[in-house]
Amino acid sequence: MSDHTPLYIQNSLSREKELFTPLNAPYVGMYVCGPTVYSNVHLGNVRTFLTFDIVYRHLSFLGYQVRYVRNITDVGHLTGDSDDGEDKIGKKARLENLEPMEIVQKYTNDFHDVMRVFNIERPSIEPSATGHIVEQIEMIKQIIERGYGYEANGSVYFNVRKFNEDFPYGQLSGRKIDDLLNNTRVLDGQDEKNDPLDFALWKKADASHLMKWPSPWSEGFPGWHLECSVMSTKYLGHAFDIHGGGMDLKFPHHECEIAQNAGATGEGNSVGYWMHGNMLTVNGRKMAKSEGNGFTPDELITGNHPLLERGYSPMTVRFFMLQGHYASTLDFSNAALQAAEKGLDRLMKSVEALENLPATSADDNANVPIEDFAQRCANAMGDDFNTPILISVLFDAVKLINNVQDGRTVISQAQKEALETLINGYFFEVLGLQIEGSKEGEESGEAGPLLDLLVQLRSDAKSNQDWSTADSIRKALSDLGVTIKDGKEGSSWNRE
RNA sequence: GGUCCGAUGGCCGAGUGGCUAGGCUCAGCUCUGCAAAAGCUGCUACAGCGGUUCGAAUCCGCUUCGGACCUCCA
Repeated sequence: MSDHTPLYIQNSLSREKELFTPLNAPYVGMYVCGPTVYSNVHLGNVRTFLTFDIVYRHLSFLGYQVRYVRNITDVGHLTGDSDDGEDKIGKKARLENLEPMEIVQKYTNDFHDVMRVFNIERPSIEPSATGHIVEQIEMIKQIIERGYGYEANGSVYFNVRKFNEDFPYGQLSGRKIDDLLNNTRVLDGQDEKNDPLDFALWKKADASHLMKWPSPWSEGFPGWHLECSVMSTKYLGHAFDIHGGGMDLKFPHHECEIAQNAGATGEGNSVGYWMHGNMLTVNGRKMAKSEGNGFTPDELITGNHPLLERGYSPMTVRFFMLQGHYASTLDFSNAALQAAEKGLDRLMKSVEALENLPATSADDNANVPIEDFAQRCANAMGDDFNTPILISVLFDAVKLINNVQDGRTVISQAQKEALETLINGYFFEVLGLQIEGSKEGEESGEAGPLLDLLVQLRSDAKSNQDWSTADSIRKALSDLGVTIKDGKEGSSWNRE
């Protein structure tokens, strides 16, 4: 690849940091479990998709050609804690008096809007469960043929105990089948199953069910875990490089996926690297709808939520999340958001200043360690996508840029260009940060020239040592949200 | 109850055997007409108790506290 710095990834399956070696470089196949589109996504969901956005961006940055598949779950996800629960989409459709596909469309649109606002890249393929009913039925047939599935009253279940005789079940989540048996609650509506550990591949639908399809077993719908097995196989093959998702999907969802894929093909887990993003917490507790501590991105931006002192911009939130490592829990708080906001502001101003940074034509006195910066950035991302370390290096670059701007350090034209390449690469491409707000001295419409005029009048007053006029102009502009800065090269203004 | 994870300075948050993480806050200083911005300096921490080691925030054991999963969840 374009970069020789090795990439290490923490593999959930081995619980170790492993050197990343794709099956078919320069191609990389990555599958990430997407949202169930029955309600608005909240900030915790955003964190997971941001995590894999970084993985996707960095792999692309390294020169890999990534096929990134992220699904939309639009059927099969049941409410409640038993397999008798209602389909989430179907339930919402009933409550809102809409066609199920209207629900799906509505919340898929919302999801896409949110992803755009946070500058999270689109996947290469975004398949939906309902678009792959035929393939899911086929995989169920394969599983039955291999003896790992059985039919009961028109539903089909996966025989976990039988599977465990041939393959290790529970490896990913570190569970033993006996422990699971001892600790599984006895739930209602499981009489069809041979064993409480078994999970549904196909569910027979009752008359009131809105979403159902014909199958060899009954008119019904696929089990939740099946879609990911089917769609990852269809678009990435049986064996592919990276499978990602939130930590809370490890068990049972991903464990079931592994079992289904192995059960259908007779080959064990064939995902190279399992990655799990950690949870966003509020006051130390996982953000979740059921906890009532979740808020939507829209509430976050407007500040219209009891937990929020005020609104925060999407880039502030993105930056805040990237200041923590994806594998650690991250605790949300207003103080932390405000700290991130200020830090990002300083970083952005520096990035903006880079373009017009004065550079010396000769290399004589310039001795800026750009190579060192580049290596430190590469090392940070190569160590399991350590964005906090990367950001700390970027802040060292901020210090350098400020020093050059204030004339304390000189930089050559070549070094400046190297630095610009570096910042463009890591700030914009890898971290996916964007400059927010209007740039210094720029304004749409007539305000810009008028502001320039006021600043000029104030400068004139200053040269006449008319401090009261100068200060009253500065105060008046400040009240309008425009900050004046006096530098060696004259005064400039900046709208907050 | 079972399994697993975590506890870092005023706050957030990296770091896994010796070497300054970083951001924010606070105080002082430089610059400046005054500010702002920027820079410099300071506040220098690893839950507690034992152990291993020349040396531990980092390894091992115990204790306390917190969290996640075990059921839908990013």
